[in-house]
Amino acid sequence: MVRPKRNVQIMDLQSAIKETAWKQIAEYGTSSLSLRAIARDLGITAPAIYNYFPRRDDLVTALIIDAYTSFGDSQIEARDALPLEDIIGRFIAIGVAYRQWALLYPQRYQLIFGTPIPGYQPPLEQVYPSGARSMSALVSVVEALRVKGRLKVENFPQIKPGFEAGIEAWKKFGGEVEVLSISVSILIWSYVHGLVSLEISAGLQSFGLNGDELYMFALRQMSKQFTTD
Amino acid sequence: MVRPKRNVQIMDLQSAIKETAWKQIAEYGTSSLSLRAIARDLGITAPAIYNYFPRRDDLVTALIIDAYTSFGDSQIEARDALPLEDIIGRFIAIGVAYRQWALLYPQRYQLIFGTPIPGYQPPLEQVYPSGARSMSALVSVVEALRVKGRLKVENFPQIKPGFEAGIEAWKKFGGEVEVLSISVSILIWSYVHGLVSLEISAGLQSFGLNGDELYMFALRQMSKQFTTD
DNA sequence: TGTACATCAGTGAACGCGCGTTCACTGATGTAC
DNA sequence: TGTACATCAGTGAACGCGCGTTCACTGATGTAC
Repeated sequence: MVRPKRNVQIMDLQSAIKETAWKQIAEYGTSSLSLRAIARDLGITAPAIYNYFPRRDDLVTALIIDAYTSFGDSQIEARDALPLEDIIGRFIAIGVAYRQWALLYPQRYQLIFGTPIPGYQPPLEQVYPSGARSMSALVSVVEALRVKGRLKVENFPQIKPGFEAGIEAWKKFGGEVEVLSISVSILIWSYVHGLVSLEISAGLQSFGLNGDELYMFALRQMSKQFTTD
Repeated sequence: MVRPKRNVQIMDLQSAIKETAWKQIAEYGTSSLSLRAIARDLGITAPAIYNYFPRRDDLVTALIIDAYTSFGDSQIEARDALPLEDIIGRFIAIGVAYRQWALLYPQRYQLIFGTPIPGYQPPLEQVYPSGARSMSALVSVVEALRVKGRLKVENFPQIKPGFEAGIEAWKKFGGEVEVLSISVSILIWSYVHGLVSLEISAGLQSFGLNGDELYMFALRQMSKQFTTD
């Protein structure tokens, strides 16, 4: 029951380590994350890191949770900037925020939605809450459409039975929702993810495509496609 | 002017190396590709590989080109299995073949469309032809729609001028085409890529979604969305 | 206020590992005469 | 047919490198009396 000053210092180096990790990920990519390189950059020795992250994977997990939290914050903020009734506006705002965050932090985006780090298995029970929360903004908007009867889903594939447990786990972190809204959200998410991930790993520009406009076109197309009224 | 038997042996070990590389990529993922591990698996010593691939990157390049070629073959085959006039049928067939190939060879898919291998820069002049060819099936179908006046692209974002060189390069390997068809193809491709890459790196099943049905729903949705008649 | 003691963040050396690449070599294969 | 020679795919040892992780330690900080 001692450490009043110590705690401060712990926080400092702990976040300094994560900051440096992000810097290196931004520079060299997700898969060359190295404790020794981080220590070198911070001017400390590698074993010092073990006081804060007992294993390399613990650092990676912390980074992933931070990324999900930052991403989720921006999603929820974008949604809540518009009134509850403006569902389409909220949908577009979320979509725009999604791409903006991804372009701002392409390496964080890769870390959470791209190819996983080789040899790293995320501890789901730790990561799931922040991951689910980050998707809850979109899901809540789709659910709002459904509640109002404005979700256009003729012929949408039937959900297979037997996944009630997964849905319940979702609700715990993502809010009350019908399973259909989750499914539609996943489809929309995959469209968005495709556009954004291709834009990040280059390709669009080389044919004179304007990322902003193409993305807005796609968002509007989706909002028309999945809604009635 | 000697080696009649030698050539055969060269072919054998060369393709044996690539085969083993694929096996290891399938098992441990794209980024843990190692010459030494390949040699170990083949029962030869690591330097022997240098007779066939002067540097590690040359092997990676060869793998990428092989993957594009295999993928492109399946795309073109799918398209050509239906008559020229059945444009929508061809579109759906290409889409189905895209996902089938990706699910059959998820690691090859990751290698060409996913996160690149860290530290590896593909030599574009070598890779571009097979890459462009692999996309030419989709582009040719979209172009066929455009020629018939059946491409629905109201408000489709204007292509920025100054990219004629890129388009010309494309035409060399992908066939004669209007730039608009390329742009629309890229948008469609990104939707498909999002769905397929999310399905590969898991996620869909955990909410009871049936990959087959969701994908067919998406393909049909797209074909309606981008065509008139 | 002063001293003996406990804490514990960070150090420095060392471990065992796998990697890509180089180098001089060997020994089977095939050629020339 | 027999011998001397050239070729060259594959070997084995070695290089320098960076990695994650362990371990006994040190020395500043703060506590107890």
